[in-house]
Amino acid sequence: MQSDLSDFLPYLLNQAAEMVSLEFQPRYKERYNMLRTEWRVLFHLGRHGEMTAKQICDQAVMHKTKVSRAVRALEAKRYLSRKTLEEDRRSEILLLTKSGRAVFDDLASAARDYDSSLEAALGAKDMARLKAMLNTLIQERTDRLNKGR
Amino acid sequence: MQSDLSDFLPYLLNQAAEMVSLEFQPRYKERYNMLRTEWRVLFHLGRHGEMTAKQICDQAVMHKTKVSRAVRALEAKRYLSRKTLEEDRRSEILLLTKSGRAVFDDLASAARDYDSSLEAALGAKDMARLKAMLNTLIQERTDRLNKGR
DNA sequence: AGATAGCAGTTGCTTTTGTAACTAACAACG
DNA sequence: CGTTGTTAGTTACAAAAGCAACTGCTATCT
Repeated sequence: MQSDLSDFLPYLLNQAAEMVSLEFQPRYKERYNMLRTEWRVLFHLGRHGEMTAKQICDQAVMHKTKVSRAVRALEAKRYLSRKTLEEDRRSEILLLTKSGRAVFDDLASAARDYDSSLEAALGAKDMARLKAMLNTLIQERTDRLNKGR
Repeated sequence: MQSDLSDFLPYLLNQAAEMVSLEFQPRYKERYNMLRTEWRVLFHLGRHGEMTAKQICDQAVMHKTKVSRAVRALEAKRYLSRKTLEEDRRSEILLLTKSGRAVFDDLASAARDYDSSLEAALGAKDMARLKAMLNTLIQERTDRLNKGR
């Protein structure tokens, strides 16, 4: 009953991504009134510490205008602050504020819980394999992209 | 160099889905001036034959207004036609026209090619595993969703 | 039958996203 | 230096998506 559901990978990825995104959405939307883009930027900063908008664009595969607007919104919510990078005054270092960090901690914990529920559905071994494969795919495509310019 | 890229599944899925969608996009956009939603509806109809908009919504995890507008656009392009279902006059059966079928055939072939390029990157075995897991995930979440209403 | 509730699909309005053009800062080359 | 090209980030405008209210049809309950 699953093999007739098409075997076109982009399609499957889209569907799976859409479903889990919709399921997780309430966590950041209802409690903190955040958009998906904002959550992703917050997540990135929480994970990797200080970084510039450009780095987020590249690592998260997000368009720069999306990031720009998400950063502005997070700044308005006082979840992050900027400081101009002195050695290159075009760039801004972004970092979470205290309350931004608190929100991240809360949401990261919700994310872990949600991730666990997915793991329960798939089994720990498959979950690990799935993540590894997705990472491989992302890595490989990122390289391709960077080579081609 | 890949393990620091977060291990939150929704995040990985989103990233992977976004990348492959962007890569494949030119195929339907440049040649046929179609949107992603239109491509997905066309794809669905080509795969599964005649069906109603509601069925597409459910199977493809797409919002009904998205489907409604995609159907209208495809109809305007003469790629599909509708006929009212006589046993329930609220529903409409959607089916591809001859030219819609031709477009589907062309794009499906492009999709197969693209899929092969992904398979080359991952290896045939992993590709099969990946698809199987995604299908499991989708199936499981769909069931959950349907139970919860 | 008549009233009420529910569903398929559409439409108007608002929010979000994408595109392209822009500013300001840097870099390289004569 | 100064001109030309490039990069980080923003913004204005256009396209797409989401939400909620609507139409027209069907089902149920009394």
